[in-house]
Amino acid sequence: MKNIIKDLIIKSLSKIDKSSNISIESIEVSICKDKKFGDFSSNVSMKFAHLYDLKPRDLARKIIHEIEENDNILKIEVAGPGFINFFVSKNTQFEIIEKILEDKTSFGKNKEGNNKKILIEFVSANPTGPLHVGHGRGAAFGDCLSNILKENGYEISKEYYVNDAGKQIDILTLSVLQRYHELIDNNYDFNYEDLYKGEYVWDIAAEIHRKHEKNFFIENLNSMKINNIDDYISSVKNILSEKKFNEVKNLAVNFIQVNIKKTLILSGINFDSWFFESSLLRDNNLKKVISFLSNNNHTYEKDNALWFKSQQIGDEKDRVLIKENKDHTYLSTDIAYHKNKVERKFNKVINIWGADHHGYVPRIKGAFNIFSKGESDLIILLVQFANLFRGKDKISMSTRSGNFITLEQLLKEVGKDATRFFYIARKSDQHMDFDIELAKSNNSNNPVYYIQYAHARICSIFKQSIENGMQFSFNKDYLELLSKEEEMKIIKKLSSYPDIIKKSAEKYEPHLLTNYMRELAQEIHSYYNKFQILVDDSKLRNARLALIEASRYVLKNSGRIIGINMPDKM
RNA sequence: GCGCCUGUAGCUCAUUUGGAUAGAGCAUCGGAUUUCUAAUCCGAGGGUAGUAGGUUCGAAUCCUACCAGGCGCGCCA
Repeated sequence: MKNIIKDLIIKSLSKIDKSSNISIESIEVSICKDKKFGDFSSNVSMKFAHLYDLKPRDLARKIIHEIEENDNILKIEVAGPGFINFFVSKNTQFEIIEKILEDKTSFGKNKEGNNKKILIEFVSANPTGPLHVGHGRGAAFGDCLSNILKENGYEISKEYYVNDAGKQIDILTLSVLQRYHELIDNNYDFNYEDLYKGEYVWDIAAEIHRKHEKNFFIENLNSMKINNIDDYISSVKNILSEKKFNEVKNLAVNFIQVNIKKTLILSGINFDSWFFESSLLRDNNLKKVISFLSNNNHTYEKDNALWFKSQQIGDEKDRVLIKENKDHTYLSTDIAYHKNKVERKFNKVINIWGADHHGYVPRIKGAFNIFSKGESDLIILLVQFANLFRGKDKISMSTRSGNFITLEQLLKEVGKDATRFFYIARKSDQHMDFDIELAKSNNSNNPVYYIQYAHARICSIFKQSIENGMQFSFNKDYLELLSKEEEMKIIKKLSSYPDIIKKSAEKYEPHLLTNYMRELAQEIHSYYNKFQILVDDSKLRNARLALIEASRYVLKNSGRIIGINMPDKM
């Protein structure tokens, strides 16, 4: 209907001025929230009045004067500063119910994406410990966004980048070895502060001890002089041998990764691919990328280090790629990773990062553009941290000390549905407070139960209808019996669902969908309380059943996208 | 100090890419179950949109300054 109106406006405009070159994309038509302004409204006359050298209201009048007759439109008015308001016939509005009942679970899908390929990378937490609640928001956001983009006809690949190389992993390995030695001989107690101290480190050490016994034991580790963590790492590597150190490393990383995957599955998230940082270091991959940059004049040498000319591609300053000690920096592998992303020929690449990485955005975007040469877009979406509350009490966390709530604990305590819903119910770039008590509560305070209850209620009515021998049978001719204000409100809400799907994809904002679900649920509850659905008049009854059945599909579909269950019974 | 993000009701947040009278929930107060699930509904109060300017038909939204908060500014990852 929106498109029909846009078309009418364009035609009218070209009648007023044959040379008009206003495109259909620039015509805005929106669904009115207040019914006194009609069903649809457009601001074209205010937007373009200056082009015609007219006052907005005068242009609006002209547009209306020239507009073609259309059976769907009852009347058109000029209002306020120059809005053109369209009043649509009821039968036209009822069409949406028919469409939903036809499309069922595919209602809302569109082909905007045109099967374009998108790589979306998210979570990508270092495998140095279990996922904690801080990772949860990015995880839920990335997964919901993926679902939304799929709904819009994009082909999505979800990827997790595993930082399985580098210093943090060495520190993890060392932490595990430390606990391992303590397990074997409790005289070993070298509490070095940089090491990971979470419970899970004990678990890994215990497993290694169980499987490999004293295979990695170093007799005099206790007496080793420790100046700094780097020396410590290299000494242990030397004594134990690089091979054995790597063996422990692999065992540790693998252990944690299994744990992370488990947590993600509990969150309802499946990744299509896992990309290992270590794969970038094999076969001289990284070297090739760096020589490519050097050959194309993107690097220079200074102070015995190799620098990336990141300033000329939008960064605040230049950055080091190869350190004085010949180690590569984190940035190097990240650039190599993004080169790889470009080579995989996606139409668009999306990264979801914690907001604390925002300073990192220009250099990666810059590097990406060097490789993609404009053939692909990199979009980096930042997700702010969530503060965790238990009622009024803020739960503070420190990661290194191991004193944090894991995502798994949260999922077990709150449940997958509420966890996902709460994480994405706010704009991602907005700080948010996550109240565990609220998410757990099963009363009206909790929007998840509120929405699910609306769905369950509808199911319950259908169950009742069957028990009472009032089986639903759809006949579109009965729909005109829907005349109550509440009914028309719900119809209007249902009509706007496809727009919400489209918009939440365009803006990368899943929270639009959670807001929508809440609003729809509210209208359903109000309607339910005010009117009897299962009335004796079978025509009216079937019309009402059609309305709530359509609502049910929309709830079900949006629930599928958000990743929350819509129960038939509660 | 420099850069990025944010500031909306007592609290948590929306506001359909600049639209019409800024809306929900919680909390507070008052009401509704002989009727399809009260995990629900109906009603009331509550606002100088951080402050001050600017841009235009029109600003919570865009620009500038200031105030307040978060984050980032390593040859760390």
